[in-house]
Amino acid sequence: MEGNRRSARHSPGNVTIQDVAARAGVSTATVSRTLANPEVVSATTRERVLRAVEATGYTPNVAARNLRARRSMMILVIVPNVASPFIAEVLRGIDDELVLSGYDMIIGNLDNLVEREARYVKLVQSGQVDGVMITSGRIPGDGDRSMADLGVPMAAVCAAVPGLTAPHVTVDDRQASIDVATHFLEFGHRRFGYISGPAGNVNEIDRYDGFKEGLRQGGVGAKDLTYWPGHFNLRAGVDAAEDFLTLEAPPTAIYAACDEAAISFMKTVISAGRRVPEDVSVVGFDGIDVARFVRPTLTTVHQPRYELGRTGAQALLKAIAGLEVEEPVVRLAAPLIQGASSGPAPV
Amino acid sequence: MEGNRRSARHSPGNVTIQDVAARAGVSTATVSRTLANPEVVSATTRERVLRAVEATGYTPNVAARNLRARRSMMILVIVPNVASPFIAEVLRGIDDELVLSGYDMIIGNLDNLVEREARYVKLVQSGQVDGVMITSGRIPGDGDRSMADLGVPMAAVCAAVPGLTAPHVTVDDRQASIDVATHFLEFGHRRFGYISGPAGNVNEIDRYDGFKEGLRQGGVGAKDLTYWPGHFNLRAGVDAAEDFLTLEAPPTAIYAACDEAAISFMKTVISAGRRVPEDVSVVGFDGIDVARFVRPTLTTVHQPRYELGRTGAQALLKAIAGLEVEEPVVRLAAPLIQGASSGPAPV
DNA sequence: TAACATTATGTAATCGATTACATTTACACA
DNA sequence: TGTGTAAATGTAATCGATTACATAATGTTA
Repeated sequence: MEGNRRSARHSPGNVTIQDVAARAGVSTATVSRTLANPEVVSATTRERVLRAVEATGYTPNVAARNLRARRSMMILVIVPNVASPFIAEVLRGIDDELVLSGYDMIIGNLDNLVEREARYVKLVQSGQVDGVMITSGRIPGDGDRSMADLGVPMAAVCAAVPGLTAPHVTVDDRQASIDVATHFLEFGHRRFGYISGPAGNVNEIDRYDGFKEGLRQGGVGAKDLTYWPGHFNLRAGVDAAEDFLTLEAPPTAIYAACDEAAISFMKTVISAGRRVPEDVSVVGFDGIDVARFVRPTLTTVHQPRYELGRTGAQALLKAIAGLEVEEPVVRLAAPLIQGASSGPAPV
Repeated sequence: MEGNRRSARHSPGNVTIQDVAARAGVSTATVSRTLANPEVVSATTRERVLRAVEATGYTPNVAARNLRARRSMMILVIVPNVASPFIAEVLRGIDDELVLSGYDMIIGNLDNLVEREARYVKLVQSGQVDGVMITSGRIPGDGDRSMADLGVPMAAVCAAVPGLTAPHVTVDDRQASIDVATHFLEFGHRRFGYISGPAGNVNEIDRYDGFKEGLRQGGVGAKDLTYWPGHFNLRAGVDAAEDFLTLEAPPTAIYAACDEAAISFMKTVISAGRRVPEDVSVVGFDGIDVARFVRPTLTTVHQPRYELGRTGAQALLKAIAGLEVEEPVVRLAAPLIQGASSGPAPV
């Protein structure tokens, strides 16, 4: 004997299919069938079983069902940082899609720390999730194993993950960044600054490359581009601004790899007496909501965040269902939204 | 026969404790013991089992373990809206605490829709989570059942949930709002505006009540307080501002129930030619990161968001462990952070 | 009405790990 | 060498739902 079943645990565990079967005077198989395939049981039995279900308040135990069915109805969503306003809206899109198919979402928050990946590799390996959604731009791993080797269905959003042969839904960071460069060049700018995202991040690489490429097409070389290292956060803009303010002949056009950095850059240089966009133009990336409510309104590359999440989740669900994903790589449009933070170069 | 075990599913499910036992030439019980209580098996056997585990790459199936143990090591976190910058930081705190005890987090996103609660009542009832963290200010229910009747351990953060007898970790919204009123009164303001959160929300109620109370203490009555309905979002500030701009003798001090509304209010009235704080003072609530980077810097009630999450998670873990929670209600300090958006009343 | 096809239900194996209890083995001491 | 105790391992029940297969009940047709 291992202790009384009706003790300890909270109510959900209390009423089992056995209880319902006993009460209805049928076998557990019949109860199960009544709930899963009502049409195969006779009307009278069905009636009786449903009444017993009602009376007992029975809800199937999901651990048992999942053990049998070898699935969990859970999706692991790997995010670089839950606290980022960019990712939050992506999560909404993912969740809205998953709920339609009855899946729930486990958040794997890396907090920008690679060593946190190991925890989620283990989670996947122990069979706790049916699929993995990657928003972090890299395949999680733990020293030896990579999550890709575990054979679990995956999909990536927001960033093209190197080496991952799974559906991708992203924007074209590179092309969008070329557009930013063009935007600046059309306004006559000749000296540029770039506030970087985290080193090695695929989005960062594409954005920086694209920006350099766009400038190069306009005849601008490396010596007219100041690079400030940073991360996808507010701090990056402050750091860059502090350096910017010390320069003799500062850039007149600044491209930040994320809106937060652009916003904090603007704030810092304006507080120091510079004018945006008269003295310096600023463009961000992401199109977070608040970008429309800073002064001046931020010019930014608008990512369709909700759609990215939603479309990515659709792809993942297809992969889980074993369907061929007809479009393994989807690139959504990321238009440059003109705000008031960018304009003609000072004369 | 139900089909070959080695087929279909992805690798995690493939290698079971049986395989390890067979390879090591012992029983499954011994394998299990080696992993759970290494000291009870002999050194030689332990060695042999561990080698077999290594060779096969065995990871225990969590569904099976949970079924047996009657637990899931999952916590459901109910959030009103994943995309809110306020909640994101709370989630970080919760997650950081949970990870220490080996729990993972399922996000129950309500998207501010009451009807979405039913889904999570079901999730809890089916025994899929060991505890519930509520950040939405109300006990989720679905018509007849309330989640509180399910007997699952719960805790609430960010908002005191009416009718919930479970640990709470919040700030004192009411007192903080009295402080805001006092702040305005000391600056000589006599006409006030309040941008509301969602009707019925407990935080909203406390904030509005506190503000009115603070004003009353300063001899200000209802006729000098303009109320604008809204939600915890950017839209609310725009709507309020549009009405504000039509007023003959507009308030000179505006209190917004959330930072987003405060920020968008400022932006809108400044764009219309008003000056902040010379013409109108603005104070927000929450202390989201970006509040320090708008112009003027926002004066706001700073909630210790990360700490709220972290402390709340601690309380929940204690409740799950069956420990008495010595402090069922914890109120963290929420200081008013003076920014540049509030100042003396215009003369 | 006998023979057979349908339909409805029950029995028991199964998913994979854990653990109470039973059994075996090793070792100490008389 | 026999007995008793401790240590190590094995056997099988258990968690709760699902489902292949077996069996029983009902209906149909010649």
